[in-house]
Amino acid sequence: MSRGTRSGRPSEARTRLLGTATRIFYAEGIHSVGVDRIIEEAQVTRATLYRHFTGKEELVLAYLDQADQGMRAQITGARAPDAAPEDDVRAVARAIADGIRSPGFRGCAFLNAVAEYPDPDHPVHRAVLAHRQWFLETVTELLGRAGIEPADAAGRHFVMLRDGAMAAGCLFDPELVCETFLHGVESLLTGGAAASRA
Amino acid sequence: MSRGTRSGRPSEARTRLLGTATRIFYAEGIHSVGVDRIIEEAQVTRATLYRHFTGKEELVLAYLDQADQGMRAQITGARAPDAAPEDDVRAVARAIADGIRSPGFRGCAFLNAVAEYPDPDHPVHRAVLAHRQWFLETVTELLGRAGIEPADAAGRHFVMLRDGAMAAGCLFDPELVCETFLHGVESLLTGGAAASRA
DNA sequence: TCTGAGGGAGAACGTTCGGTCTCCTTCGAT
DNA sequence: ATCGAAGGAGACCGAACGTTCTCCCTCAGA
Repeated sequence: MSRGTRSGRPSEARTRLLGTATRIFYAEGIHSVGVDRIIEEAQVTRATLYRHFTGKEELVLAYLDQADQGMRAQITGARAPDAAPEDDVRAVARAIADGIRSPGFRGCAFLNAVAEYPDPDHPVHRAVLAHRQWFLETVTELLGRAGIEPADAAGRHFVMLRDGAMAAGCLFDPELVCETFLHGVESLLTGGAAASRA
Repeated sequence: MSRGTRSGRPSEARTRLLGTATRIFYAEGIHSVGVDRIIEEAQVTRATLYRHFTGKEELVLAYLDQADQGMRAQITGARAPDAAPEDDVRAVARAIADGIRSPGFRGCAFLNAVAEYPDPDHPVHRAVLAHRQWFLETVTELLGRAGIEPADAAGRHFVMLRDGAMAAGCLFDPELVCETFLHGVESLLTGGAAASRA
C-alpha cells in the first residue's frame, strides 16, 4: 500500500510528511487543515508531497494506517504471554487510560476522522470501520479467553465503554473519565461486584 | 440570542435556513459543506443568510442550539411526573436508544461537531461543553433521585455508555448497540445483577 | 560516466470558500 | 400614502483550496 522510494525504504521526506500530517490531523482535524500547512511544517515542497502521495486523501489514509499500526503495537505490547487472561484485559484498559491521561490527547483518531467522513462508501470511512472491526474482535477474543460469557456481548460492552471514554477524555476531566472507565471494565470482568470504590 | 424579524417571530426564510443547515450539517458535517449548498437547498439568496446570521459560525451555533433544545425537550418529555425515579432513567435510556435506531441517525451532533472544532476557546467547542455539562448534571440528578450512590459516579458512567452508544450507533449494527447500551444502563440501576439476558 | 529518481523552488491552474455589495420588488405597519 | 424591513437576483471580492506544472540541482546505482 505504501509507495515509498523505488530503491529501498521510506525516504526521509516522506517520513517527515507523514509525521507532520499525523500530528496536525490529530490535533486540528482533517478538513480544516490544508496541504499548505502540512508541506510548510514538514519543510518539503508541494511537488514532494505529490511525488509520494496521489493527493490529500491518500495522506489521510496513511495517517490512519499509521494510527492503526500504533494501536496494534500498543495492544500486543500490553499483553503478557504468561499472564492471566483477565490481566491482559486489564492491561489493555490501562493502556487506553494512559493514552487518555497523556498530554495532547484529543480523542480517538478514528472517531474524529469518521465524524468528518460520514459517507459509508468513502475510503476513509471504510478504513475506520475496518480498524474498529479488528479492535472489537481482538477485545472479544481476549474476554473470551478470560472466561467472560457471552464474550461477544462483553466485547461490545468493553468497546462501548472505551468509545465513551475516548470521546469524553478531552471534554471532561481526564482523571475522572479514566476512573469511570477502569471501574466499568473491572465490573465487566468481575460480573458487577466492583461498585465499592468511589 | 436569536435575532429574528424585528416585528414578531422567526421569519419563514430564517426557519427554512436553520432547518436546512441542521439537516445538512448533521448528515454531512460542518467544514465540508459550504454556505452555497445551504442557501441553495433552503431556497434563499446569499443576502438573506447574512441578514439573519452574522456568518456561517452563527449558523452553526444556531444549529447546535436547536439540537440542544430538542434534546432537552426529549428528556423532559420522557420523564413521567408520577413514575418511579429509576423508570425515569430507563425512559431516558429508551429515548436515546430510539434515536440510535431511527433512520438517518448519524451519531451525536455535539460529538461530531466538537471533532471539527478542537480549539477549547472556540464558541462552537464551548457550546458543546455547555450542553454536555447540562446533560451530565441532569442524568446525575435523575440517578441520585433513584437512590443510586454515589450519584456523580453513576452519572459519569451513564454518560460514558451513552457516548459510546452514540458513537458506535452509526458504525455498528444499531440493534446490537442499543441492546448493549440498555443492558449497561440496567446493570447500573440494579447494581450489576443484569448479566442474565443474552 | 551516465542516468534517473528524489527533492527544492515556485509559478500557475481552476475551483470553491466565506463574505460584501448594489439594485429591485413586495408588503405590512404607521 | 409612505417608510422601512424582508427577500430575491446576481455581480463581485480576496483568500484558500487541492492540484499540476516547469526548471534545476544532487547523488547513488548501473
